[in-house]
Amino acid sequence: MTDVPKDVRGLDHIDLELLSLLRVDGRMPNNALADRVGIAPSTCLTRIRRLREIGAVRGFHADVDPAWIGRPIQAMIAVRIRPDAREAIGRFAESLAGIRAVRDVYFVSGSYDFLLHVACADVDDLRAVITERLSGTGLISGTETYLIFEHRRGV
Amino acid sequence: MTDVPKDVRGLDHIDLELLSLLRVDGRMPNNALADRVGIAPSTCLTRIRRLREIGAVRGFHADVDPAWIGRPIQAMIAVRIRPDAREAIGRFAESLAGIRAVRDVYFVSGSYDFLLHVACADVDDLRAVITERLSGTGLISGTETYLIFEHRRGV
DNA sequence: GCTGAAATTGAAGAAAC
DNA sequence: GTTTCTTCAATTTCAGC
Repeated sequence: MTDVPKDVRGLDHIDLELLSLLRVDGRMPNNALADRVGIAPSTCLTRIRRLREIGAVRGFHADVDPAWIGRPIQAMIAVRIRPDAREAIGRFAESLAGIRAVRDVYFVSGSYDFLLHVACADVDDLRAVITERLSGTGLISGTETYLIFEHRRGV
Repeated sequence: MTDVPKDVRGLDHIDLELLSLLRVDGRMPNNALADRVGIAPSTCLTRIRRLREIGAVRGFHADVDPAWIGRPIQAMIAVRIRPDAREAIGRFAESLAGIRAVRDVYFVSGSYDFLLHVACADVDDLRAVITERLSGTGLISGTETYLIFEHRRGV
């Protein structure tokens, strides 16, 4: 049920293996990658380029511990938009990505409209984000804040 | 309020710049990095190695679109542990990371105990995760599922 | 600590199979 | 798609500052 599929949207099992390897180590050298999946380095190179072009790989990022960049307080903030402010949702959503504390924006359906993963310098900073940047806009009908103790990546 | 601090836990502004650059592009070559922050490539190398050793950089990962690996259905599942099962929380948490659908586990405080970011093949798969892997354990007193329409990374 | 030069290694493209 | 070859760029080490 939760296994890796054999073939997806034109990607063969080698592509899927490459994606899996790069998800674990985004800096694995092309040579090593080619070796691991059993193809030639040049072929591996063109495959990875293709994976980037089609959008299967959206980018490569360092996983930086927020605590080390002065943002030890993390939270997930569930945000509900006022029913009469739905048309402003687009611009508002854009503005969210501009808040430095925001690490992820999830557009969801459920009892809230957005989930924001934020990393803040301290509790005052977190409160400022919620009261000034969210509630302060007048577009929000409710928020719920989950303080994050720990965040683990999956396999 | 949400600005980058000048100095944090022994990291100077150059370290913070490096972290910022690598967060955006985890594959930026060492030469380019050194150039951008105004230090020699060899110095840059030792700094980045140190950033990894101290844990400021936890790793480098490709950002793979779940839809391309056969998991187009994403959700955030809020999970509440039964009060009388708190001591089993550790082993349960470990088992979560082993579920292939799970991309992130957030340990939180609030009206739930965990938030799970999952990516599933289809709605049946999602239901299986919730009913079999979560509720089915008998450790859970409640879940709430937010279907994710879109996920954007912050700056 | 940082630098600059030297050596090693990897990336990327071309040609032929 | 693979292999080999070739060129160029990046990584890494190290003596010296």
